[in-house]
Amino acid sequence: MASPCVACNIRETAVCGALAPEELERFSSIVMAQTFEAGETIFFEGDTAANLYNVTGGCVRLSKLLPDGRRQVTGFLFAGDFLGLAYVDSYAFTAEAITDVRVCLFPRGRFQALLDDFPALEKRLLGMASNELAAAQDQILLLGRKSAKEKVASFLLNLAKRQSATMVDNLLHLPMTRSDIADCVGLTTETVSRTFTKLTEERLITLKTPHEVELTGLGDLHDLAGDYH
Amino acid sequence: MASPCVACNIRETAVCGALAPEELERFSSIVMAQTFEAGETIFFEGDTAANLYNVTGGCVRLSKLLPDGRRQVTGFLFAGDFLGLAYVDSYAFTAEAITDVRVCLFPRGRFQALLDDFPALEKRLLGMASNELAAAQDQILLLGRKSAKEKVASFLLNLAKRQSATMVDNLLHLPMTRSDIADCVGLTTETVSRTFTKLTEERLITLKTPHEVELTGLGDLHDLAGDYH
DNA sequence: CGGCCTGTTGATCTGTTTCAATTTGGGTGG
DNA sequence: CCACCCAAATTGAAACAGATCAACAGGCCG
Repeated sequence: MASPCVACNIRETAVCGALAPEELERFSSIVMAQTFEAGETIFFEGDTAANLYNVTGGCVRLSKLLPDGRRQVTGFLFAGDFLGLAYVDSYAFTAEAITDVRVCLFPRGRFQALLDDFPALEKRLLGMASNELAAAQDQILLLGRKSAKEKVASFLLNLAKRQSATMVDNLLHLPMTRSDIADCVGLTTETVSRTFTKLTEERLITLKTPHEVELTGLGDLHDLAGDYH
Repeated sequence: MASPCVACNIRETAVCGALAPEELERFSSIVMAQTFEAGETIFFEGDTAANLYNVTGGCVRLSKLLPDGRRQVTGFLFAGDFLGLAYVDSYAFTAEAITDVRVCLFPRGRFQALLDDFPALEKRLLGMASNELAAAQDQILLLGRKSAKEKVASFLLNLAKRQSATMVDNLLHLPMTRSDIADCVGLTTETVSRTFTKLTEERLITLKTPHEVELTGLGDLHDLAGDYH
């Protein structure tokens, strides 16, 4: 029987894309499919980093807490995204399912053993880490130097870019709450909400529902976000 | 004649630490030592990522600009730090020498060829990328959720941690200007300066000179920074 | 000696937060 | 299927942290 990975529709974009079909056999032997319901925690910041994950469906929220409870959302993961690069023996953030989520789980030890045999896999990981590092620095620029309006515009465009494969008519789905967005871009829920209404008044976006945004005015949004074209 | 790398005093902490003495021979053949004077630019954001660097002396400032000139400093590099992990065909930030700087330069193409022959090197890079990713997320938490005082305290402690090997009597040297610090932690020069005086009044720090800080009150600083002990 | 850059301090202003009150909408049970 | 309930979202008013504008002090270099 062939490896189930062969039929995986996100294989191309995921880590596994680094492997030839015949190598997938060995690879899939260490994989375990797993599901989480909306609201479940996948792991906590500080937990021993025992597993790596590949998200195959749904949306995962990554976050860190300060001792007094202030929260920073460090990212959202979607199908195809890899989870577990940022660790120093223990996880650097908490990962929670904000919708029902499907993942492939790899025990770290066995995964690392695979790296020795498949250098292409290690190259892929390094490339992914490089991309994540660049993305993290964009987020650092956003948090350190952008205004509320610029932050929200950038946030929406980031999501849009990642959903571009499945997006139609510039209609963007926001699985997360306003408070998730706020904790991601360093604002409060109220400010995020107010900024959405301002952007609506200026016709840069249209809120179909609180979780469905149409990006009218893409050009202006990019200008606001400070993107170089 | 033996490779000059053999005698390098930061080899243990740098990328090259992944290599056995006999491998260093091959490694050092692609390395070029280079120096930059204070104020010189090593490369610009957007430049084709042609080289990788290992900082062997001095302090390098990494920064990104918004189209209107607002600046975000994404980090400072010191001896032993690696430069060039975060790229997507072109550099994601500008790198400038803020003191006289010494580096080892590796042409990217040849460096990547080495990776194929020395998997230990690739492992090392992946580990370093992991650490940088975790550090970037700490910075994201700082920028998104910490107050001015907390930001400055965290900044000082971060520097102290990285200089811990060479630091005596909790005396911390700050090679960068107030404005560099401000652009790093998302504040203005004025606020950074005022925060330094406040921390001084509260006896958490003592400014020997504007660029020499003694960290009295380490415990309180850690509490302020929100570090878990 | 003079000019300039860096740092510090003061006064005022403003974007965002905080506190508070509604409104909306999705999910559930009758 | 609808009414109810509660969390999420929106909106308004007031407060505040940090930014901005401005003046000045100190150190360094030409």
